[in-house]
Amino acid sequence: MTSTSRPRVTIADVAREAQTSTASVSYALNGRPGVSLDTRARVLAVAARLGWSPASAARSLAGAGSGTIGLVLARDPRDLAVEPFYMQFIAGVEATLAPRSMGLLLEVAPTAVAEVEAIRRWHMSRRVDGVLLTDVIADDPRVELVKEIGAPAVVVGDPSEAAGLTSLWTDDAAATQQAVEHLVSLGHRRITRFAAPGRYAYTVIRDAAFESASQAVGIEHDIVRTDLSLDSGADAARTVLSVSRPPSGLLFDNDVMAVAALTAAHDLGLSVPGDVSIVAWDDSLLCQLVTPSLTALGHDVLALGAHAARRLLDVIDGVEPAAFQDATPTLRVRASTGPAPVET
Amino acid sequence: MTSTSRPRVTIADVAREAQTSTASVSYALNGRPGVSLDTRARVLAVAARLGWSPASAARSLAGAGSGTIGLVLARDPRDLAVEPFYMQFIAGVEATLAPRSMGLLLEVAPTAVAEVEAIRRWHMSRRVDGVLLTDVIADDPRVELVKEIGAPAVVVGDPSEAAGLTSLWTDDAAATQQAVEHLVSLGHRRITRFAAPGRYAYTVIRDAAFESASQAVGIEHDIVRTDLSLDSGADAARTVLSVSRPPSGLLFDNDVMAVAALTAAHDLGLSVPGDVSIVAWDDSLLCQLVTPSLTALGHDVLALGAHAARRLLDVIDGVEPAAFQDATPTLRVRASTGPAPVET
DNA sequence: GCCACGAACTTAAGCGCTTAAGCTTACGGG
DNA sequence: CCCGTAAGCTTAAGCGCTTAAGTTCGTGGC
Repeated sequence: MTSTSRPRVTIADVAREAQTSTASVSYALNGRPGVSLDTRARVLAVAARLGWSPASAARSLAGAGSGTIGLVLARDPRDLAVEPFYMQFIAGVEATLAPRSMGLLLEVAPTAVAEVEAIRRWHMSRRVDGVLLTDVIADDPRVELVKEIGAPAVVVGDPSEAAGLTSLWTDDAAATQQAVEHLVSLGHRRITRFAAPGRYAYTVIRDAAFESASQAVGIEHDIVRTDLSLDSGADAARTVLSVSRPPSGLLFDNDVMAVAALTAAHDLGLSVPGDVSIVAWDDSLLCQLVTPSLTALGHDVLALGAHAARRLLDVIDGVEPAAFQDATPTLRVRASTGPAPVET
Repeated sequence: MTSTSRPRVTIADVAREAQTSTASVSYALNGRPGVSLDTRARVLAVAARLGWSPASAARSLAGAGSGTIGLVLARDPRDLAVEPFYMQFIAGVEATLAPRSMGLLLEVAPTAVAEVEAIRRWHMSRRVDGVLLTDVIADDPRVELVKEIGAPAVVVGDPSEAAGLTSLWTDDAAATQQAVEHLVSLGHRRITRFAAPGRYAYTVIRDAAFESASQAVGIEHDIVRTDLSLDSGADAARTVLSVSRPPSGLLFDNDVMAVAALTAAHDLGLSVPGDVSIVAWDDSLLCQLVTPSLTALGHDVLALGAHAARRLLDVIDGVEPAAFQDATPTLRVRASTGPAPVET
């Protein structure tokens, strides 16, 4: 007994029931002037009674926006499960969107080409009013695309990569400095940074901040390149810790590698933080649950997402592009960092 | 020098350039008969050259679907970061959708009411062609809504809660039995299950399977109710392990609680798996990274999402409702389970 | 050589909104 | 008492597609 498709209720139905024209219904619903209080109330009551929502297709065809913003996740699907970042970010974006009855259109694009295509298609077919760009790389093709086609966009990343688009950045340099100073204050004189691939804008920024913070206090420092994966972190940590005079402070560009290093240190018979101290970027539940718990640089990703969405809505409304700064990540000190071992 | 909004290219532009009518362009684009090979090729070439994508609003107004399916995540935003499930599931859904150029509309609804409203609004305004329902509970209001308004939907959960809608289920009973048998084969004779709230359909199913599997082999067994949170798991584990003759096998309904139990056991001076063996549901990176790594019941969530989306597209295409079974979770044995301690 | 037929193509009628423009009506100032 | 004005409301013209219905034309059967 499938309930056969009930008749669609349209603006005309509401107009008829409320004894007025469709134009008045439209004006009333959108809170525009030109309708008496009486009529407005009557329209809203009828609309509620009939459970009418304007067909978004008709609305956007007629000139209103689509009421949707787009987000493309350019990561391998398998990696997404590992990264709590996106889910948090999405939740934040939604927190801004939901009260305005706007929607979030998602696409998981396996390749950069697919990602650019998705954005182009979305914009050309007017499915979205604007897009959010994360994980921006140097000379990002997406940035060029949105500039070319004139799609409203917000770059979540450093302004240097945003090519004049509105951007939202966090001060990774300051955060990096914090982490270095934390280790130095514990007496560490030899530290190594395990960095993300150089194509990410933030890598370059963190690298530079790491260099200058280390030089400022005159300690030995080194940077090892990784690909952020578990294995890459474990391998790099093992290599670095196996030399004759290994560093006593390790700084990782994400949480997964830091956890891998924990295991690597354990396997090499080194104690954390007795022999080696470990700091992670991207604080997460993982950092809290491992033993010892990890000292980490973290920030409120939920707030970041909400902030990014707000800026995008501004851009859609025609606000001029600008660079905005979000809160600086803070160091959450836990059990994985401690006084440097005494030099033998 | 903002490039002023370039002229929108429409089907009429393509028709003019290709020296044909808009109808032919439409037929050509949608691969319908009634167009010669020659014309079809010409149209597609022009469309490509002009970079034209049909306006989705116009298309869906004219009767085609919206080319979008909806997914509402009914969890507290803070919890979402903890649950790798959703991100994986979404990635799987996308794997099905992307090749068909379909979109995924997301909403994070903090409350059940907001969730039902979101679905109703989506369907009424025809923003989505169908919806995916996860985390289904007994007498779920969403299931009732979807039946009432006749929205195409797929329930990811047990058919018993799907009220005749198409559903996609995994055999949690068989998986539970596997876990119990694994512990029994290691000599455990007293096991406790730390269960999710009873409102979830799967809880009831797992409870029953746990009971019958335990009774079948005649071992002592007990079920403790939790709320799946870290704290709730830690508290429950502490309580259960503090009695005079504690169970030697613990089975948790998610990974987070199992990790919490690891810490609780450690704090009580119990070794894992020497004194107590631990098994988790929801295998994740977390299970692999903690020490000792956790034996867990896991399944391919990416595949589940892809499967669910496929079924939903079928339902949208008018295929009759049915219950489909996805792969049964498998037990991934790691370091947290071992031979039962010798009874003193 | 004529006609019926089907393939290829075009015309035009919506789909359900928004909004500019036109129309009423009531009202107050000159 | 007349008219300009403005508030309230309606009419109707799109927005860019899809598709039923109509038109044209080449082809083959008789």
